[in-house]
Amino acid sequence: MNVTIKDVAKAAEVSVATVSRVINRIESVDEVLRERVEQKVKELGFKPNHLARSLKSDVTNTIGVAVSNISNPFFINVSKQIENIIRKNGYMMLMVSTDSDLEKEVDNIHMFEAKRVDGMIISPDSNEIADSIKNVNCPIVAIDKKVLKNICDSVYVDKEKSMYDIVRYLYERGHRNISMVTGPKELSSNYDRFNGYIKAHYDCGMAIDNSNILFGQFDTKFGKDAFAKIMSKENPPTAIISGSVLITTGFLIKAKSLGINIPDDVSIISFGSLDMEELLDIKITYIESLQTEIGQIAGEMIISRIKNPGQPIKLSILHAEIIEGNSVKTIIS
Amino acid sequence: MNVTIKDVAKAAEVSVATVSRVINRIESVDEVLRERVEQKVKELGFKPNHLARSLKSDVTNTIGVAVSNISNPFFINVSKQIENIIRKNGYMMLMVSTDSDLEKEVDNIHMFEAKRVDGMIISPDSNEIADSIKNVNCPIVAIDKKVLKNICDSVYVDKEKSMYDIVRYLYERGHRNISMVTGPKELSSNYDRFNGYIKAHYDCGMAIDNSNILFGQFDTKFGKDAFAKIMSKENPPTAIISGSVLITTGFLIKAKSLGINIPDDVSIISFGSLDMEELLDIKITYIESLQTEIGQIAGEMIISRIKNPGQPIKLSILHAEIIEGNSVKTIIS
DNA sequence: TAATCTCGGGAAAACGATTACTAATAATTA
DNA sequence: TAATTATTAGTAATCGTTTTCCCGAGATTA
Repeated sequence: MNVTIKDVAKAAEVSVATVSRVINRIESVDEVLRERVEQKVKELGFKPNHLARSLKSDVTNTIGVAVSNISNPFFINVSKQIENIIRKNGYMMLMVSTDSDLEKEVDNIHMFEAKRVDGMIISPDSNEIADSIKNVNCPIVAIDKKVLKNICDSVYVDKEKSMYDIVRYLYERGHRNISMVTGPKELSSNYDRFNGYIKAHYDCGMAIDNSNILFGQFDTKFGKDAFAKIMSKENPPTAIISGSVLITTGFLIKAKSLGINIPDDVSIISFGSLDMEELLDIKITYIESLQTEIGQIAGEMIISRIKNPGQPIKLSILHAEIIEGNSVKTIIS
Repeated sequence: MNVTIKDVAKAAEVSVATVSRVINRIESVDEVLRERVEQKVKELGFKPNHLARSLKSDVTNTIGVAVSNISNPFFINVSKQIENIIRKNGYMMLMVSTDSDLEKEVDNIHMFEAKRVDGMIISPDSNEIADSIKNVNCPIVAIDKKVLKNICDSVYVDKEKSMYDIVRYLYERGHRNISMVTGPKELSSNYDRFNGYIKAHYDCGMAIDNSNILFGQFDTKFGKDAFAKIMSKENPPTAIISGSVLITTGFLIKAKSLGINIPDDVSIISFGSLDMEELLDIKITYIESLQTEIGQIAGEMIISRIKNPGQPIKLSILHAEIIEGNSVKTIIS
């Protein structure tokens, strides 16, 4: 069905080796033959079969990218950057969504191996995946999570540090009753947030009220529900920290419908900023999520490691700044 | 380096054929041998090389997806659906962004062919691509554009019809001075919008003011600039139609900063709805973009055609409804 | 017992490229 | 002129699978 190199060779009355040399731009081919071959390539519409080529050369020019959740704006922006960088370097992106399911994560890695990708970028949701990683023999870059930092190149924001900074930020502004609302407890990044929260409370000498800590989903619905639940407590917090943009969005929607004013009734601070901020009456104070940077660095890391497999493990721990809006009130006591 | 089927065969003291039969779950293998092989597969960590497999079988379980612009929320939502559907059918997504550049579009198609994808989903920005399509011998589904409707399976919203409906909708509410702001003139979908705009004006007996028609980019910045330009005209329109969500966002931002009230000072109607509508004071009247439907149908179409290549060309022209918000004022004259 | 039939498993030919090796010719040198 | 070298193109092995074909052994039948 498809035109092969043999067909071209026959048509141009040369050997397949010569055709191969022509399409791979190897110099030592007579001008006459070269033109005859190029002519036939065009005429027959020959497209070299990359499967065969890759089988022989062990290079696929493909990078596997497995993100936790393709619906999450965070990963969308990250993959956008990745695609951009790797395309410039001649690679294509083989993309899958793992839905934060360990089994799927492992499956995908096997799939990527089977397809002989030249490298993969993954966002490992738990460290159980470490074992599967170890005997993969192609470069791997882990994004957004620190669990693999000793095993492979990683780029992430230290969520524990971020959360710690946020709690201290609120503490300094007089808050003593602070809630945190974030995604599933099982995700390592939420565990990190939790640790930062605890540590900051300890360092600031604040007691911890367990009902102030809510784990759930990274989505708007959970944001709404959690906000309602938290605010209807006997003794509601003066500030709530949201673990993601979608949760923050949920907060705002619920606050609006309940007539709760931000920051007068409760302060809000968010991991990541809202897209259409300019349209809202409020500017949310947030800690940067650095999606662009993560995507870009991940792309560069994988390319760099493919080119130079022997180099030592690279770690890029990004520092996120708190960007002040007007969603946090300073409490004068 | 990698463990091959030969290594397994040697270790299990059987032929490669038997190993192949075991890993492909072909029944006719003795229980004893099967277990011996499975044992060795696990022990050696054998992962079948899909390149070799695909080379032989001509099946890659991969679908190439080329979108105009990976940054555009429209395509993000579409690809999300596509990924979802094809994953359920055992396919992976090879994804690229074409930036609406014809040359890149063609290159990508060649690349997909070279990689022997089992099918591709593309969003053709002009009909010049038709020629390149014709001698591709794998299934193709075109999304969001009608230019290939006679050549391959297509799913799209008829933008001409949508625009026509919108203009009539505005006309019926008393508007006689209507502006349209959309993306690049070169994109077929904008040409369609233009045609619908013209036709509706003609049918309604309205004159056309060329300064009311602005082509530019599908982004927020252009939305802002265009809004400012249009509204500073001698004789500004009573309604503006936005060709995309990003442009609409730009309108709203600029309106806010200029102190222009919607819909009192000018009505707005948009192709596609804003994400965080619940947070805004205004509910934009929009015509559905049907991203979810397009993605889903595209996924199903490609799977269906792969399974049944001979079937006649399928066309899915979606009808988009106008969803009323409160951004359009009825003018009593 | 001999002939036929089943059935499991091995040998080897594909799939479509790349490339090391080799042979033939032309060019250079002694 | 003969010997050596450089250069170009062809032959065939190879990458790691799948799968066709065939063989041999055990089961069945006459």
